[in-house]
Amino acid sequence: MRPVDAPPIPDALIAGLNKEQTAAVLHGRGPALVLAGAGSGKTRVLTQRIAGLISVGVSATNILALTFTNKAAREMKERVASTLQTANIPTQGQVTLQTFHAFGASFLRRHASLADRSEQFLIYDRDDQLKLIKEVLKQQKVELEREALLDLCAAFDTAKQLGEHATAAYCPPLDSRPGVDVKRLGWAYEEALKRADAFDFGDLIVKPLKLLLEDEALKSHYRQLFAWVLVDEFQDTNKSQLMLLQALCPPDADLFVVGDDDQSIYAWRGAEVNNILGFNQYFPSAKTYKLQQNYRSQGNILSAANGVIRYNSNRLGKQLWTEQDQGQKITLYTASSDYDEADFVARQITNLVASKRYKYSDIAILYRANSLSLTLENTFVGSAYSIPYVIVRGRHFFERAEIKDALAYLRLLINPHDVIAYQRAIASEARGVGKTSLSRVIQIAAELNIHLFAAAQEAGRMGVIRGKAQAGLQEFHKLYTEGDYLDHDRLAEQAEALLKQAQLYHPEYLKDMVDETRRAKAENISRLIELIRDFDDRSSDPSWFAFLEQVKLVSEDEANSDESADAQQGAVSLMTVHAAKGLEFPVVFLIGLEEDLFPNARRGGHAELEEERRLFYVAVTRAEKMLVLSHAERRSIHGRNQPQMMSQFLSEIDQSLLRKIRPQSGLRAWAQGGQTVKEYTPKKSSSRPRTQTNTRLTSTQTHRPQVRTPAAKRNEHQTDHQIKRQTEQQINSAYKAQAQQSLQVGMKVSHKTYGLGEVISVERKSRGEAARVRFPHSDKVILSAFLTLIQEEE
DNA sequence: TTCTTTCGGGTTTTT
DNA sequence: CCCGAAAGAA
Repeated sequence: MRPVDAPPIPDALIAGLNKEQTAAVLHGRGPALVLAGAGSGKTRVLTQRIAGLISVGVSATNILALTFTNKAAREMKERVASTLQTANIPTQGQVTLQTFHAFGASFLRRHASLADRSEQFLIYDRDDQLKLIKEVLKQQKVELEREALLDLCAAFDTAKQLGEHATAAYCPPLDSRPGVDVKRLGWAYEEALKRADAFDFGDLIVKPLKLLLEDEALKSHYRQLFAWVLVDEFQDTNKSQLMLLQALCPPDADLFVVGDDDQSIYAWRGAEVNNILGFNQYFPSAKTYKLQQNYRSQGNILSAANGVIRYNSNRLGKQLWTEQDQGQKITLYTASSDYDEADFVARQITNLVASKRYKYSDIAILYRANSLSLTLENTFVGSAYSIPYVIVRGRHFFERAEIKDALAYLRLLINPHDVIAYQRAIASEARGVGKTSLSRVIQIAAELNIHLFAAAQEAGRMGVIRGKAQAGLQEFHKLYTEGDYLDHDRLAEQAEALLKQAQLYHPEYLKDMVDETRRAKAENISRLIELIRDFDDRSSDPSWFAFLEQVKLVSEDEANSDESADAQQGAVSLMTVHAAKGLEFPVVFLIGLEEDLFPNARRGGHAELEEERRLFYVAVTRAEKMLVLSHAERRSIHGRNQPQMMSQFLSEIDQSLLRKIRPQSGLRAWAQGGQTVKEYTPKKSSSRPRTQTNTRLTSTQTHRPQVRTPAAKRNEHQTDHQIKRQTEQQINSAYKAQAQQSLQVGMKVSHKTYGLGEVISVERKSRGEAARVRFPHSDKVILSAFLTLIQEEE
């Protein structure tokens, strides 16, 4: 990589690297593929490489580094900066270090007019996308049921992942339906996006790709500008991302990609393992480097990982090794139930922390599906333990209804063409504008090719919309044309004024101690305003479109990293295996290792099973010192307690690496009893000598047959329904008989799923009386019959 | 148009 | 078992 007469690379940059890492960092000109196993110092190689390029005189502005997550981009930015500083390397300009999608977005902002959009275009996420497709179908007078709608959306996505527009979408089952023409719908969808001045996620890659391919001058400009391209997590690229790279990089370009075929876990969103497996076909002069020394995990953990991944056939083949000790054996716990599993995990964590060898923040609990966190949470906050934890869950905050509503209002500030936002904002309040009037406005906007506010006015003038609806629309427009927000300069103040005036944000509810949901709503919106304020402070050029782009491309914990860093101090991390990628922890618990759960039941064929196995491999290789695996013999799934089979991955591990544990006999007894599960109370902590008497308000008395004959199984669904109905009737009558006198505000109750809570109000529902109960993490309205009263005696 | 009830499905994973 | 969407009633 050294241009002639370049100064030698400072020793500081390769100090401490092993032979393979050094070779990769010092790679010369031309394409390179670095196969970097888990924990082999992949990020280090990338950062040292970037620093090295700069140290030999490559201008930072000529370097483009692409990652998949914002977390990775941010981390690498920091590490490059500190490396350069420590090694005392002067720099000019900035390395372009972004996610693929962020890169695509900034490319499109720069060339917006070429792509038929304004510079302020919005990004539509999956939700917006689905709504837009629904709108398109309505216009095209095509009726599709929900499933077909999802298929259509998937077809559009797939087309874009393959480097085409939605007009090339392909879905034979839909196409064969009378009146359905997928390609035509794809065309209409593209038109609708254009009219809404928006791009979907796929567009952020495809549109730049198309622009580069169509415009030779543009292409050579970018090829010159980004003469040095680096890609992280290359195994996760999809076809269109590879094509984009090919457009940016001729076959002999200085393209440096790092990845691990064994950690490719995003096939479901179009990631193409073959991109890494066949890298040498796309870039024939590529040199390959393998990093196989692992610095993260102890021997046994690595052996387990190697042992399992060995069963995959479609891989380049690496064998990780370490200089570290074998370490302790891997624990395998066979739990009798999901409750038992959670209790075991909680007990282990308590002991680990009590032993002072580990802090809470050293510990992570990983699972295949988000739903598995629930039992853990209840156990952690339950009476027996008190374990601090954080759930690492990407975009949760932005999925909340009130936040989406608020964002819809904000989107309209810069984009009066945004149909999805327009509909959402109008529907967020009862202003007398219903579906009928809304679709008239949208239709007029499309026909006259004007924006939505103008269309609404036009509708009024034409007399198509009258009365309450017209007044409501006018009121809504006033928010924007003569609203209070106009008095403010800063984004946060604008948002606050607009949302207050729109009746969406009521700061006075922040102190409302009676209505919990109301308060939570106000708190969330106030938090959104804080996020905007932060963005305002931090950004060099704050603008609404930049903020809204960040909302779409950056997940919640990344948006306010300070806060989440604080939160994680002294807390156990709970997350899905996908979310754990790229992270490491001294202690890792991997739970729910059961057939159909992990590997997941949705795996159709062989390829999917291999992906599940890679996912398992990723999970195992997160652990540094200690790995605890568990599976449960019974687990309640969708409210039904089912027997579970042990995951096949567990039997693929060399059994001599495992230390197997089972619950004590007492615990097994209750779990097998089916119905008695509800009676179980975790062992009480000795520090709280409070006596608790659990009195069930009602008893369902219904026992499902323990053994199911094939005939019974055939009718299972019906039977279950009948039983359910019966049970509900019993509950209702039992409730009427006795519940009334026993539920009062302030009482402590417990619920099978949510754990302990306090009654904050009692409400009347058609099915009986319900209580609003405050649980540690949420408020729920629950029928009294499903609550167990806890009487405390001092 | 809107509130209420019923029904169906079950996001594995996310830029 | 819980949630959201769709259909039905005021």
